[in-house]
This record gives sequence, structure tokens and C-alpha cells, in this order.
Amino acid sequence: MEYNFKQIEKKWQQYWEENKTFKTPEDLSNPRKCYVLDMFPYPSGAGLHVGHPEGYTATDIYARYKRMKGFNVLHPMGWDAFGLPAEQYAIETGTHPAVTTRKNCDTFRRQIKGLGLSYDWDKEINTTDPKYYKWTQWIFIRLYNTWFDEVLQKGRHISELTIPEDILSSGKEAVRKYTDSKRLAYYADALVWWCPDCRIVCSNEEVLNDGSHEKCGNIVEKKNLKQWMLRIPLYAERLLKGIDNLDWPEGIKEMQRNWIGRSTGAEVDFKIEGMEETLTVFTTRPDTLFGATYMVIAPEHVLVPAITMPGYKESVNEYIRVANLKSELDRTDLAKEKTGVFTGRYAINPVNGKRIPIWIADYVLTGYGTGAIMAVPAHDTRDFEFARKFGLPIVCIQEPDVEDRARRDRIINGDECWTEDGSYINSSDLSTGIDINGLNKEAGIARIIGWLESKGLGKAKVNYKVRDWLFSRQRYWGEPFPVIHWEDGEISILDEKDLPLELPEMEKFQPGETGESPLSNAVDWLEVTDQNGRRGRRETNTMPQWAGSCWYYLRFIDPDNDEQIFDSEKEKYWMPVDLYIGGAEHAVLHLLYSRFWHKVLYDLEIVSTDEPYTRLFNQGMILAFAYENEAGAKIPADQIEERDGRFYNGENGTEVRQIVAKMSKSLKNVVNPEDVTMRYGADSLRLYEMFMGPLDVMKPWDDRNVKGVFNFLVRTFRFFSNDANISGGPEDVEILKGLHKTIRKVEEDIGTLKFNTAISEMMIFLNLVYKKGKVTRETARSFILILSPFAPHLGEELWQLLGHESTLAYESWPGVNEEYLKADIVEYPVSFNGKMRFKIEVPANLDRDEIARKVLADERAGKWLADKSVKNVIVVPDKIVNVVTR
RNA sequence: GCCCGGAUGGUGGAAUCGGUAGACACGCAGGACUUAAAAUCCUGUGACCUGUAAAGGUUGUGCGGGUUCAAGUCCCGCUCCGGGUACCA
Repeated sequence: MEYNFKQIEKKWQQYWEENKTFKTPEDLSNPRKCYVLDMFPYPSGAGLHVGHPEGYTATDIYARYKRMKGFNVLHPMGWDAFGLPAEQYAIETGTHPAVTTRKNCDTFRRQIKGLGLSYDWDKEINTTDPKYYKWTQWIFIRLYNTWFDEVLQKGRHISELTIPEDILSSGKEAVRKYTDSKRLAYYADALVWWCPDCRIVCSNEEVLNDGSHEKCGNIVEKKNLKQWMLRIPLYAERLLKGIDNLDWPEGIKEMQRNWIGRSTGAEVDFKIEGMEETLTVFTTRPDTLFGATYMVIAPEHVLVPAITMPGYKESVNEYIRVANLKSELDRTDLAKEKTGVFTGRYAINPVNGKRIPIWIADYVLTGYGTGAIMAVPAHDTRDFEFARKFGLPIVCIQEPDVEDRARRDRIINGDECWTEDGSYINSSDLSTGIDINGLNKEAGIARIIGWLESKGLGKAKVNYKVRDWLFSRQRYWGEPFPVIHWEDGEISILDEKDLPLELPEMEKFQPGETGESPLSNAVDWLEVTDQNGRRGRRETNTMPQWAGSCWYYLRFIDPDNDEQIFDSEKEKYWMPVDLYIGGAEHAVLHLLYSRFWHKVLYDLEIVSTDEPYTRLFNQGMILAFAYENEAGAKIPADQIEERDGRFYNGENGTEVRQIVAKMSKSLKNVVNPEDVTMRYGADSLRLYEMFMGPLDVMKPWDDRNVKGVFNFLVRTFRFFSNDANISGGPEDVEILKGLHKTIRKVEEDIGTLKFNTAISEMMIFLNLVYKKGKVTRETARSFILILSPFAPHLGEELWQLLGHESTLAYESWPGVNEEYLKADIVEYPVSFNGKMRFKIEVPANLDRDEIARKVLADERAGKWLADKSVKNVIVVPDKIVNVVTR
């Protein structure tokens, strides 16, 4: 029989759809559950690319395997459908984003269904559906009404916030201000990145190192706008600690740790000469206070105007003006060359009472620590550079641990910077009574902090790099905030019964020049009046795309629930997500934001687990071959001619080099999954994507290799669909052994997501089957079952040909019989001094001495033993024999 | 700069706890079938050397050292490539 994949795949996709084969079980009494989740896609107009089926196939194999092992499986799919492209398209063509989105979702759904993935389509969700974003708004309200209790390290309802007496007595406005300062979501003026091209605010994360917008590549600028912010740093410690217990790739865990950026040190207060206020700095090296010879504050520091002395106003203002003009690009470019300006003012070093100058420089950032530093040029490279440039004093306070005499002298004299540990010198003062001379770094830090705290001059402090999360965009196509700004300045939040607040119908989507969202033109929607005639405006910002994806895994549990965000019995049953697969590009942001929301929901007792995703796996990007000439210029793939394994530019015949690059339209090397399914079928596409290499690494697509797995499927079909190959009677011993080895290997590899080696093992078995020519019905049954998660259409078809009436999706996974795997005879490779020379078969039950005797007695051993004496014979059971000679 | 990965035949890749390097697949070569080609099936295939052959030897996992009976795997020092991050005090 011919392998007619088109007919077979269509038939079974229809069967699964009609019979709702993959409907999630309603019965929650089965203690074995498995929630297998893909990162849901943004349905772009371009349709599916080959990267999508990679992760989807992996989770599908896993989900199908778990069903066969008797688990209740939740395996859903949906659409992260808010986002810029649909809105951009609306601006250009007037097509409503909802229309574009619906069309794109339909395409994606159709394409995904063509891959034979075992999703429960009854659980499909779409972030742009008001029935979905109602609950995104609902969560926002909860964030707004939550404060973080730092003592309990826990989010609590705002009604449980204790207002200090002095604030209570200062009136309603003070209480409101205090309360707002504690909410996890707050509205504030924020200096934000603005992309003039997209006319959109970007989060710090969306701005690349060179100062360009990651989406469009244009240079962004700073702009002051009213924005919603989320206080994610309050959860920094919880988010950091939680990482340790997750079954995630170490690299991703490390990236999250770095992003959170915890550092320990101290805050130290410096008196400012002639002023009441003190200048507080954060430092990780309070032990180097004796080396602090000047201070630097950021250009945006609040004390700049007060600190600047009259004669210095002009130069300071000029410096600040220039610093503000600098885009991030300039700041990075000029990173090597430090700039700064003296304020004319001095501070007092608390450890020795010395006057030290206060400077302003943009190498000190407003957003980190207190926006001010004490500069220790002898032991900090940045301060060293700055001090050198502006001729500030450099005092070495640590004896460097270096052999090189000349280098040591340079360091001691302040001509070179020393950032390693060492024992302190010049670090005592009689007037203040502090002395750390002779100590090392650890002890020095402890003693200084103790001294600072006892004198009330400072305290130990932990700082985090992670900043407040900018949570609004000046866009139409996003979730509206359930917020009204009243004319008297009050902000009110919609009542839950009024949710969802739907987006108004509009015809023009052009954003304003000034940073106002298109929503500001929806007058009827925008303007509201309360019972007392007070007028207000709805929030015109919308939520960023992260919002919908932050919690979608929770809605999958109970997507049609109109009463609640989800049924909590169901939530308790299905959570946490057991396996979550997606691209590494979401390593930090999506996963961190999502964990943050989840922890808040956990604190509010809305979800039952502290972490959402138990096990995470990132698939590697699929690359493609590309071609470049001598000069490194890229040549489109469709112009390339191949001859004898070399590549030539078809236009002019010059030889070009084959390289591996990202798929791109300009290189003409984009692979469309539908082309592959047309030519070889969905099962081949699935199998190839899994066979290419390990799931987590980048790997290049090579069309030729698809033939390899296609061939395997053809051979499988041809053999098992032919009744003449299926025999009765007892099974061949080698086949039995091979089969059980294969079952075991495939099972192990599915568990560790090493699908490439699982497939290779099945290929080995099929080769054996071809060699033998016949298998029993029972063997055919087992092999078809273990192959079916990988090639489900083929699996179902063969299963039916074997005489079964219904789907194999819930058949139990074949067991491994260890009996068949035992060997009577073991083949040992025999090496002499580590070099393998020959192989010897010995009965499995021999002990080491007997094996050694047998090896030495073998005639082939003689050649290697001539005029040498045997020093030792190492026998590693079931592994190897090594004869050591002299 | 710092942090994290990686480097194995012509190609994608395999190798559990240190134990036969190159499984499986592609490609290539030879053969069978065919008028021929495609498809299919069979055989061979890291490099180098000896040999008509059978067979045997040397060498070999980015580079240089080391530990070990034994190193792709462990340790030390590099090179190159990829990802993240970037004046974070």
C-alpha cells in the first residue's frame, strides 16, 4: 500500500475534530494530571513559520505520551492578539484591528490544525476578546488595591494598610497620597522613552543598547508623560528566592537573577557644608569610605539646585541641558569619555571629617540607588577615570596583593586602580574613633556598617536593579484601563460589575503628535459625568501587550466562566503548569512579569501556588542556510547554484560561502511549514523538526534532511500496512530485545525532551524489522503505539489497519519487559594501554578474574603481550577490559 | 568589560557515572532492478599509511598543558563563535 499522507492526515484531523478526541477530562478525581502549555503566539499576518511547530510538536508529543500513561491532560492553545502590527495596518488602510486580528487568528488556527496537534480547541482563548480582557482589567483592579507588607513579605488588600498617625491627622488628601504611594499600581509623571516614529511609549526593555526601538529600529527620545506604573521591585526578593526551586534551564534562571540584580551594601549619609539636608548614597563598599575623595550626583538629582553654589549655576545648568539632550545612543557612545561639572559645594566625609567636593556627572544614574555616590577613585575604575580626567585626589586605602613591586607602588601612589581585596591602610581616624586598618574586605564592611549604624550615619541596605514597570502605552489596540480621571484630580476605578470596559468603535487610529492615544478622539466614550455632575475622562492609555500574556495560563483552566476569573476547584486541580515550552526571547520579561502577577494573586488567595510554571524549556531558534561572497555581502538563496558541494552565485558564476543565518525575506531563505506539509505531510514536518537536533539549541533547516524522516515514515507504513509482514506465533528474540530497548529509550527520551535520539532509536528498530522481514501482531501494536505521539496521523491509520475501531490516543503505553533486555553473552572491547584492539565475547555471569583470565588467554592477546609483562588488568563489568602492560 | 552557553566527519548530529568516538540521518561512491531515468533495495563511507586482497597500523572530538589504567567527557591556561547585559556605585 502506498503512503498517501494527504488522505491519511485529512481523515484523522477530521476524526479528532468530530469526536472531540482531545477534550480535556472534566473528572477531577484522577490524581494524575498534567498541564502542558505552549507560549501562545501573536497571530501575525505572515502566518506560521517553522519556528512555531518546533515547540508545539514537542509539547504535543509530551501531552500525547502523558495521556497514554493515564494522566488527565490539559493542553490548550490561544492567541496573544493585541499588538502593534494590527494597529499599524489599521492606520495605513483603515481596516479595524479587530478585523485583521480575526483573520490572522483564523489563518493560524487553520495552519495549526493542519499539524495534527492535540489541543482541546474548546479551550481556545483570545486576549482581545472582551470576555477575556474583562478579567485582565479585573486583575489590574486587584493590583491597584494591593499594597506590599514588607515585614510579612506579602501583598495585602489596601484596606489592611495602617495609616501612620501624623498622616491621618493631616487630612484626607494626605491619606490618599500615602495610600497611593503604597499601591502596586500607581499613576505618575514618568520620564519615558518615546518612539517618534511609532508614536508610542516604550518600556526600558523595549529600547535596545544603541538607543533604538526594538520594534522599528528608530532612535527613541525621552518624554515626560502621565503613565501607569507597577511596583515590581517590591516583589524582587520573592521573585529572586523563588527561582531556586524551579526546574528551569540554569541559563534562564541566571538571566532572571541578573535582571533582578540584587546587591548588598549600605546607605551612608553625608553632611553637606552649609545645608540642613544630608546627601545619602548607596554603596556596596562602605569599607572604602576612607578613600572617598569626592561625591557625584546624577544630573536629575532633586538636590542639584540647592547644592549648586551661586558662581557655578551657569556651568551646571549648561551641563544638565546637554545631558538631557543626549539620547541613550550618545551616552553609550561616550561611555569611555566621562563628563561632569563641579557644583562648588563640599560634603563632609563621616569617617574622618574631611571636606570633599560634590560633582554632577551623568555616569551616575538617577534610577539606581539614591542617584548619588561617594567616589573612591583608588578602588573603583569608573571613579578612577573620572578623577584622572578632572584632577581629583586619589587616596589608596588597600594594600594590593601583587608580586610586582613597581605595580604595587603605582597603586599605592594612586596611579593605578585596585579593585580586588587587600588589607586596609590609611583607614583610621582618632577623632571619630573608627579603625579598620589591617582587616580584609569582609571584616572591614561589617565593622564600618556596625559603626555607621551605631552613630546613626547609615545602615545596611539591599538594592535591586529591577525598576518599576511602565505599564501603559499610547495605543488603541490594547486593554483599556478601568479608570476615570475626574476634573478635581481624583482617580477612580470602575466597579467590577461594570467590567469589561470595552474599546470604543473607531474609524481613525492615528495617534496624536503629542503622545496621546487615539482613544482621546473617542469623545462619546471618553467623557463621563457622575451623579453629582462632576466631569471626568476615561484613561486614554491602554495596557501593554504583556498584560494579556501575564495570566493566560490561568484562563485556559476555565475559559468560558462568566462569573469568575476561573473556578478555584479547577485551578487547584490543574495548577501549576507542569511543562511550559517557548522561545528564549521571553526568558526575562514575560516570565518575570508573569511570575510577579502570579505571586500577587497568590498573596490575595486567588491562586493556590506560589509559582506558575514548574518546568520550563526553551526551544532553540531554527536558522537557515544563507550565502555570502568574498566581501561578506549576502546573496539571496534563490540565486545560488550548487555544484559538487560548492556554491556559486548564479548571476555571475563566482563562488560563494554557505553560512547559517536567521531566516529572512531579504535572504530568500524563509521556510514555510505549509510547503513542507504539502510535499511530505505534517507527520514528516513534525518528525523532522524533532529530529534536527536537541530541542534547546539553534539549528539550521536543511530541506534535504526532511527526506530522511519522510523515508522512515514511508518504510514504516509500507511494512506495517502489509498483512503478509505480520505473523503469528512466538516473536523473534532479537526483535523482542530491540523492541523493548526501543520502548525504554523512547519513554526516557520523551521525559527528558530528547526527541532526536528517541526517533533515531525507532529508526534503528525499523531497520532491524526490515532485516527480519516479519513481526508479530503484538510487536506491531507496541511499535505503532510508541511512534504515535511523534507521527499521530500515521499511528492512527496503522492502528486502524491492525483492526482497531477507535483512536489510539488513550491506549496505554507499552510496558518494558526487563527479561528481554538481559544478555547471556557480553561483548567486551579489549584495550591494551587504553587502545582498543579486539572484542571478546564472554558469558554474562563470569566474574572479573575469570574475564581477565579469558582475555589474556585469547590468542589475539599474544600479539600485544609479546616481550611485555602484564602490570594490571582492569575489568569494568558490562563496559570494557583494559590490559596495562610495561 | 561582566555573566551564561557552545566548538565532534563533506553536513545535521550521537556517545548514561570518565570506559569501543562518529549511533541515526543527509550527502557522496559502488552495485541490483530498468531500454534509460526516477523511485526502491543492497554495500561502502573520519583522515592518513602499508597491502592485489584479506587484514593491519598511525592519527583523530577548537588550541596548549595536566590528572588517570583509560579523557569528547574531569582540572588549569587560551582561541574563536553564539546569547544576555552594560557606567547598577
